[in-house]
Parts: sequence; C-alpha cells; structure tokens
Amino acid sequence: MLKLYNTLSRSKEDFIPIIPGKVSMYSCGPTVYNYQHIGNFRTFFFEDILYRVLRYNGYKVKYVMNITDVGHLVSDQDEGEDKMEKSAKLLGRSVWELAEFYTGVFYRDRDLLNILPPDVYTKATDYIKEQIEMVKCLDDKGFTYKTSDGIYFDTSLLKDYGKLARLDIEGLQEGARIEFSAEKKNITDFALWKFSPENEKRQMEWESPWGKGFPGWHIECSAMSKAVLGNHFDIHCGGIDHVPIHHTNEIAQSEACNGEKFVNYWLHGEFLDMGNEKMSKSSGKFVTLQTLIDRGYSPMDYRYFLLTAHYKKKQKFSFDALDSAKNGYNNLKSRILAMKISSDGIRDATAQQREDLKKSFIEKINDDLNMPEAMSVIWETVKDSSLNSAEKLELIYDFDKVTGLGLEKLEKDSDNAEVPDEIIKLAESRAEAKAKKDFKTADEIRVKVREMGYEISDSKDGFDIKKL
RNA sequence: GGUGUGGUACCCAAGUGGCUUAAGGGGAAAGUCUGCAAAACUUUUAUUCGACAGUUCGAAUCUGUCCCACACCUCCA
Repeated sequence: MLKLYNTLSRSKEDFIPIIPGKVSMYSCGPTVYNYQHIGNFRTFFFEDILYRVLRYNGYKVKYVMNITDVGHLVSDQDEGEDKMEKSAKLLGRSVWELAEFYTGVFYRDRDLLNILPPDVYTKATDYIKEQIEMVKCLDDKGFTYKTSDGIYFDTSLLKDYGKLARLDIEGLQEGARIEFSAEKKNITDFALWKFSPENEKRQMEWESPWGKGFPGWHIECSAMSKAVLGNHFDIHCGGIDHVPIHHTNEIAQSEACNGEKFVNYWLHGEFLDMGNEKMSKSSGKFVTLQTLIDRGYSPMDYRYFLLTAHYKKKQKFSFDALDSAKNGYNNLKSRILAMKISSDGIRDATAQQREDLKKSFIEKINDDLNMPEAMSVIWETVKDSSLNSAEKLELIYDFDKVTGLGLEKLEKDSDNAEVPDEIIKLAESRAEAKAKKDFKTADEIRVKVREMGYEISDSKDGFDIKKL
C-alpha cells in the first residue's frame, strides 16, 4: 500500500485514487523568465520520484506540468511588475523569445538529471481562453470585485479559505509588511485578471470581458488542471512555498467555481538549504545545474545527492556534501560495472532472498517516498554475499526504474581513448622498468605521470591509466 | 510580533514507543592482496540521539521547561 503525506490533513495517508488503477497528477512547473536553479530542480526531482513510484506501483498516471510564461508578478500577492516582462526588458528581448529560451534550458537540464517529462506540458499562454472562462465563472457566482487595476477574488466569501495552509488570517494582518493595496477588501484577496497599464503597451496582453489585460498567476493552474484533468483529481504537488498563497488560492478559485472538491492529495517538496548562499531568483545569484557542471560534477551526481535525503526535509547543500554524493555514486557505478562482466545465471535457490530485498525496497518507496531508505536497500543488495552478480543486477535494474540513476545503461568509460600517446609510452617504459625489478625508476615514472594528470595502476594483465 | 520546522557520529542522512545493544553513503583507520601503491575485498568507526526533568515495564521516538539554528508571514521550488 502506497502511503503519501498529505499537506491537507498534515498526515500520512493511504493513497486511494479516484479511479482504481489510474492517477491524475498536476505539478506546478517552472516560471520561465530565468534559469531554474538547483533548488527548483530538487522539487522537480521529487515530483519525478513520485511519478516513478506511482508507475512502479502499476498505476496508469496522467501527469501534467505547467510552464508559466506569463502573469507571474514579482510578488505572489499581485504587487509589482510581471516577472516575464521585467526580465525581457532587462535583456532587450521579447517576452516570447525569453520564454522559449528558458523553457529550452529547462528541458535540457531536466533530461540531464534524468527527470522524466510529464505526459502533458501546459503553457499558460496556450490556455488564456480557459483562464478567462474560469474568471467569468467566478464573476458569475459573485466571488469577484473590480478595482482600478484588476478583477479580484474576495476570499472572505469562503469560510474555509486557507484550509491547506491553516492560515491564521488575523495573525497575517498583524505581521504583514507588504504594501497593502488599499482597494483590496481583504489582505488575502488576489487578482484573477490584471488590466494592462494605460500608459504602457505590454508585450503579452489579451482581450477579455473586463478589458485588455493578462491573467493573474494563480488562475492558470486552476484553469489548466481543469482543462486537462477535470474538476477533481488525485494529486497536486509543488514546492513547500506554494502552500500559503499559490495553492491556497488555487483551491479557493477551483472549489468556488466548480462547486466540488479540487484535489485529494497535496504533496510539497521542501527547500534545498543553501546555507549562506541565498537562492532566490530575484537576487540574481543562484547555483544552476550548469554551475555544477562547470565545477566538474555530472548532473547525475546531483541526482544521487538528492536521493540521499527525504523530500519533506530541508537538505543541506554544500560542495562537500555534493562531493560525498559524487564519490558514493562513482563507487556504486564501479561496482555495477564490475558485476556486468560476470556471466552468472539466476538461481532458484536465492528466490527467497531476492524476494525479501524487493519487498523491502517497495516498502521504503511506498512509505511516503523514503528514498534514503531505498538507497540503503540498493547498497544492501550490492553487498549481499548470498547473491551472485546476475541476481543483484536484476534487482538493481528494477529498483533503478524508481531511482533513475541510469545503472542499466551504464558502460565502461572509454577513458583510455583519451590518454595521450606520451602517457601511454611512459606507462610502457614503467612496465619495462618493473619487469627488470627497477622499482625506483618505475615509481619515479608513476609520480611523473601523476603530475601530468594521469594515474597508472597495475592490473593483472599489465596496467590501467586513469585521468585524474 | 505571529507561525512553523529542525537539532542524530568528522560530514551528509534514515529511523518517531519494544524488530534498532540507532539504516545507508562519504570520510578516516586497520588487515588481505601488492616490490610499493592504486583498485578490490574484509573489518573498525554514536552504550548514544541539543540540555535537564518527567510519563512508561521500556524513549532518539511521548510530555514539560530551557538552550541553539533555520524558515515563513516581502520574493523564492
């Protein structure tokens, strides 16, 4: 039985889909006005694990992710400039070009991290009509009011507003530091449709029953999930930061308009803790996947790193921690490679042991996606002395459908091809010296080669050269 | 001011009442192997879970108090 932690109930629940055997799932994707940083990818990774675990459990999953290419203001509370327009202005490009560019980078990074694409990507600008219709629906039902800058949702009309975040509305007002729009009736009210500024031509704007403008950020997820998955679906996920505002508002809009429960299970991924390194995009300073690549890490090192912590807990990022993940991943890979050489067969006699390991793995992933424990089962499998290589590999390849470390496709690095002739010659002369028992010369050559960036190591049939 | 989360070995990180005399990885150390190394293999590395009280037959896990760190209530995945 798959158990998932539901933010709505603040507890781990048995997962029971609306339609047996099928799962409908929506996750809040990237806002493509800038690069995604490694913190963003922690969330996309968590969603990938969720998707994989659902599929591993045999569910037929319809997974939708949105691409926000319009309307996400600098503040979630609908203050400030549109992030897309602001960023475009800064770079002197059109917002459309910008969105396309950053979407492309997002896809590339996603693939490098072996994150599976969803079944459907929905771009906010492709669903303007649906968003307008939803605002109209709310308007018709009397949930809206108009101010000088847009159509707003009146949150005081819902008695359970804020149930997801368990908001203490009174407390919010007391501690609020935001510039409170005087025209807003309640601090928690938010824009459904924003009017284009009169003195300014926006690059992205559309006609609507309320005049030229653009949709508020929250409405896109409500409208697009409705369009693709219907009024009521199984799982909605995203980053933990979306609980108090974005997801709270999605629930308000969707339930007010549709008149039925919106989502059964809300799952939220915790943040990556960068220590002193602030990761907010607005500060302009953040670590991207490319930063890691430039520093000599493979994107998959980062994936392995993410697998070592539970998604609901803050994970401390540091280059030391990433180093240890990289080493761990390398060790795992070399063990797998060593096993691949073997020509063992699967034995009936070990069926029980293999069954036990598999059961244990499933138990871990189904316990609210406990990947650190699942990784521990993988290591147990690797080190199990009662199983032969073929048996271990069969299990590990199966487990890797969830972990996504690319272990089945793993091939021995063709490092030797890149070793310069000069180094090979030195290695050969070292072998000669060794044969003559001239160990002093042999050691000198090894040191010299090491200084040149290569490591010579002896093997049964001669030597190996590895780039350092 | 309000709200919330967390403090587990040198580092990362599971575990939330007995199966754990606390997973797993990294690191470190020792041994086997080796001319010596490297790799590989084997072994070791928290009687202890921020502190102090308490509940219990039994607690890292529950309760209370305190200390510390962080996050959110602006933006952020």
